[in-house]
Amino acid sequence: MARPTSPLIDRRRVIETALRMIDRNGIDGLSLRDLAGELGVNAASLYHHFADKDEIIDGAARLALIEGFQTTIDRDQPWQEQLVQLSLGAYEKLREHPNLIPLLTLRADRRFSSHHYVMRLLRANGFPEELIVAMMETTGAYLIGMAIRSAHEERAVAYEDETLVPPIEASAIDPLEQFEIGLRGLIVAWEQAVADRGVRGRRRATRTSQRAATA
Amino acid sequence: MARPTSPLIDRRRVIETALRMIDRNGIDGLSLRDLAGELGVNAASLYHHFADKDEIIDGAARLALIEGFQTTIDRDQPWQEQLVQLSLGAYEKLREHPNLIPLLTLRADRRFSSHHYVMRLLRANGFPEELIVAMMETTGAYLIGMAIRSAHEERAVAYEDETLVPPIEASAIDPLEQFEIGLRGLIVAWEQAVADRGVRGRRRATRTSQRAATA
DNA sequence: ACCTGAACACCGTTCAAGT
DNA sequence: ACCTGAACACCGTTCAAGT
Repeated sequence: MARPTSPLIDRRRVIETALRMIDRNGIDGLSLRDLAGELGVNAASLYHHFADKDEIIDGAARLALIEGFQTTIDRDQPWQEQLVQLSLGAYEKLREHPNLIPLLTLRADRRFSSHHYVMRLLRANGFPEELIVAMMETTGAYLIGMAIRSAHEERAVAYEDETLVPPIEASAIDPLEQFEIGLRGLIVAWEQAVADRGVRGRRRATRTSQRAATA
Repeated sequence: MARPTSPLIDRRRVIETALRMIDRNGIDGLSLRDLAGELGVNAASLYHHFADKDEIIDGAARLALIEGFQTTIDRDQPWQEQLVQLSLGAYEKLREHPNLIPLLTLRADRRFSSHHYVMRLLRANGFPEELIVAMMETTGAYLIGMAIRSAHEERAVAYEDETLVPPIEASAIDPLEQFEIGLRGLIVAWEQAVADRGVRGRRRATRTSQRAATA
């Protein structure tokens, strides 16, 4: 067989299949020969549609985390509540695709489409420009860290760790509630930092007076 | 050449070399043939000292994150300060070995030797047993998430992301200060949660009264 | 233009053979 | 017991050859 009248390979179908296989076997478990096999096609053929394996994996991540991310938020709510809502949505989405998580540690993230919305939101609410990035970094880091943690728990049975580490006790607290408690703590901390900065800004004369102001 | 009078391969030296190579080229960049080459030995020989590649990588991670983790803490300080101090130390250690970070997302963590100390610390300070795990999960997740984020920044130049993502603005805030602000927010949040739980415990009669109590 | 089979240069790992 | 070279079963990727 050679060139058919209509292409055998559809980018979209490749990516969807790849995502399904990654969800099942993890990223390291995905081989292009397997993927091609599932599609009834030769592995080499994939290179006519994608530059390399990374582009396929990247497509799968986008499909899951961007296209697949729909959270209706109430824009009349205060920004803190909107941020909580968006983060909870993202957290749950990541929990659906735990095998994608290692990607977030390798490539640049800010994958969630809500990233820019949150930036505008903070800006509109008088959050000082210089702290917006710093704050979003911490909430984003918390999100990813918690997603990683959550993925571990679900696989804890498989790993059979050293005896040093006791089996994870049932946390006695709902995972989403746990997530939210910490997240709100972060938000409050940055609101406080903004307030402190305001005070400090007016007294930036000496280093000693700064310390006094924040104490 | 065959069996020498004294072994050619020393576990410790293998692990140290592996760590150095991982720090330089990342985990995926480490091949057993390269490692063996650096040690002046055949790759197959490594299998007389390690079960597989994972055991070597694991050893490197332990060497860096456990043996290499020394933070002097003041045990007279309140537990919150001790936790901040330990976390800052761990955060800096992870920043020294950014290439080890992907490991934390794959294997069980709690690698830092301070883990058990913190548990005892919280317990000794009357932190309710059921919330200790939940709290430490969030601070640990925050630590790892922030370490990942920090590793990204150092490599941001190399990646050359899509134009959508603007170059990371100079954060205008010291990374360690940023880390600490968020961490303290998490701690405060859990202290608050403990307090709330106390109230709720005494009024667990109806769901509606619970909502009222926490509001 | 699109797909194929074969090949290339790598892996981690195994194993019979050497001393 | 410890080390070796060769081999095995995999990779991702390239490429001439087919239509």
